[in-house]
Amino acid sequence: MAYANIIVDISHEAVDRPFTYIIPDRLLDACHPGTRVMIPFGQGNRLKLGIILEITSNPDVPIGKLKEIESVVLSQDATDSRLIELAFFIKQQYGSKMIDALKTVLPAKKAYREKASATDLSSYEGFNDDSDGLSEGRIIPSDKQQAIIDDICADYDKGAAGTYLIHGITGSGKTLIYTELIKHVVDSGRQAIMLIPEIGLTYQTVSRFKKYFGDRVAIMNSTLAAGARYRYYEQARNGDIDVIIGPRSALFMPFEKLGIIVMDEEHEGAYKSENSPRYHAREVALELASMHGASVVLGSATPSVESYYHALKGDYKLYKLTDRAMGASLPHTDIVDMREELRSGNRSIFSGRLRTLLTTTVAENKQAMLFINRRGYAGFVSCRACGEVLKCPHCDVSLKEHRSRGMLVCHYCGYETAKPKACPSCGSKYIMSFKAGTEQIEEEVKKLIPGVRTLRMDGDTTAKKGSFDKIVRSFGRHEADVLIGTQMIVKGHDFPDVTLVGILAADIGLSGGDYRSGERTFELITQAAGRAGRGDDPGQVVIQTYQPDNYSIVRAAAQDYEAFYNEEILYREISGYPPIMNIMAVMASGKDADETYMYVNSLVSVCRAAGLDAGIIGPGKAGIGKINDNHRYVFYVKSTDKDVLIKLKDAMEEHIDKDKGTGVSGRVLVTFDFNPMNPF
DNA sequence: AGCACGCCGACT
DNA sequence: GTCGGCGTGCTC
Repeated sequence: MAYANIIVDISHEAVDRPFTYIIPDRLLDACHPGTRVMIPFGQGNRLKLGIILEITSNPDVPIGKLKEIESVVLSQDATDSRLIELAFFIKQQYGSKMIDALKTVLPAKKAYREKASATDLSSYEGFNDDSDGLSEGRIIPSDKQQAIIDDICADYDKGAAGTYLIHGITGSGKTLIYTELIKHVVDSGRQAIMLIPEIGLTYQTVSRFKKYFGDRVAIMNSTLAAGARYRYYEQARNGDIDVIIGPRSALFMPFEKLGIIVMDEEHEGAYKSENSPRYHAREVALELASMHGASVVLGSATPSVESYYHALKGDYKLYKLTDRAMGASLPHTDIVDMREELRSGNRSIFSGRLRTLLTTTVAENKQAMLFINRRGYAGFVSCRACGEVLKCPHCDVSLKEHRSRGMLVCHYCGYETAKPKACPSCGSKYIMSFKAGTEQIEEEVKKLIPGVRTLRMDGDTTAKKGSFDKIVRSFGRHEADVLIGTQMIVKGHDFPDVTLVGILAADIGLSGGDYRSGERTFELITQAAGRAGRGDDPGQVVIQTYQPDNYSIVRAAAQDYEAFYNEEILYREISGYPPIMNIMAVMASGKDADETYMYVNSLVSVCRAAGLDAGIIGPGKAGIGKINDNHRYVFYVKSTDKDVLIKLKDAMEEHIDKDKGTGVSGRVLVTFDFNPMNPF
């Protein structure tokens, strides 16, 4: 006997769970996950629309209570069932609850309140993006660009949709290729999704898409409210738009006949969801494309090691754009050994070289950008007498000082406390904040060059909505000489007056110890360096580091991706990391440390008992051992075969399911993360 | 969401 | 007496 777990089409929390129905023999062939069916529901047995989530053979409800599916709805638009199917894929691949997968895929059904909202072109004004190296009005692809366009279009026209990786250095004109490809697809009567990381689009990109597609293109930004997203969803479903541009959630626009998915900056970490389901937009895009027979085009100046590996293996077709358009030359790069600086008596955060260049740059009325690779190392407060670091009482992380408010805050749970006058451990008055952050650099720059105009861009200064754009525009108008910032300044925008880029503490990310740190460091330095000298002046980059021989830094300074990749893939091979092997992180968290630790051990036993070919590392305390008073324990499972990991995940889910009602399941929460980007 | 059950006020 | 108010609870 076959049964179906069905979500009833009633938008209410109380029925937001699957109900089991008997599949009558006559409907057996027509019922699949995603199929829409009519079912008798409630006391009155009123016929309701339902969507099949999964087919099972053993229901967990007494069979006597079950009713039969009445009929299968032959829905005209397969779009929603496709999304259900995609939600099912996400649930299976990433180990989330179905309802969480559905909530990820289906928009919140909220009324859209009409506002003047964010797709307005005027909000992108004031800065330039010359990523095609072509002046406005003369948008003709180069021979190199045209060859790539023709090649992909030829496959598409043959019905042989494939996956493509365009490795194109900054300024090599990838955007033009995207627009031409999307135009080709739209002209053929199909639709397109263009994914961008969670950063604002540049003015020229938006204006070009508007020029090509008019009001048939919709642009989502990351701050888009649920209501506006629902409006786009309806427009896509009604066939009112052909192109959607947006962050990873743009994947879930219900297009009838999707023809192409473009993923710009495909290496970006923002494509991986940070909460359950922890899906990777690239993997979901590939699945969605295969459902539609659509093409996938990935593009990056610094492709992810995964994608480049697949391209070299022949899974993806690889194209290279190695020339900067207009023949602009690469910047001159210096690697400064900060150990050397210290030995010669320089204890400041600036090397002599950077100091000199900063002064002359500002004197020549040019602009400079200073980038600090700050990954939670700065801003903590410690006692100079005993070394005590002030920590959050609820989380296993140090508190950060907000200088403007004189408060200490926890970035994980939001806990706030006034900065104490004395060390809580030894009572010493000498407690200091360790500021290697943007604020300290700003102070140092002002000390070095009196009267210099600076702008600061970090998590604090861009917390307010729209302030990111404001700072970018102000710097673009040359209202400041030096822009100081974290990760966020290296992405997106180009400023023609910038001739100097300084990268402070380039190696800070390398000590993180996770297997992606080399890749991340290479990306950041390459991109930061790419900001220098976009005009006639080739520009100057200074990379300050304590590890001047590290291959990520050396290769990034030389802008040599292939050399970096060859060393990196060797390391991944030797150490057994993705893409050679797959990793599943399993994290259990709960208020009771002992109970949580015991539970994570029971999950390890489940994996061992399965007898599959996989290695287990751990369990141990998570990197952040406590968040919000929840103790976190983690272990890792490694296998060359991702399906083995999914099987083990399924076995653990079954084990967790069996524990329902014992109380443990309510007190200990288990989360899975496949090929994690940020370790637990 | 719907629909039933259920326990108190004013009405043909 | 009972008609009906909508509070609470369940729907495979």
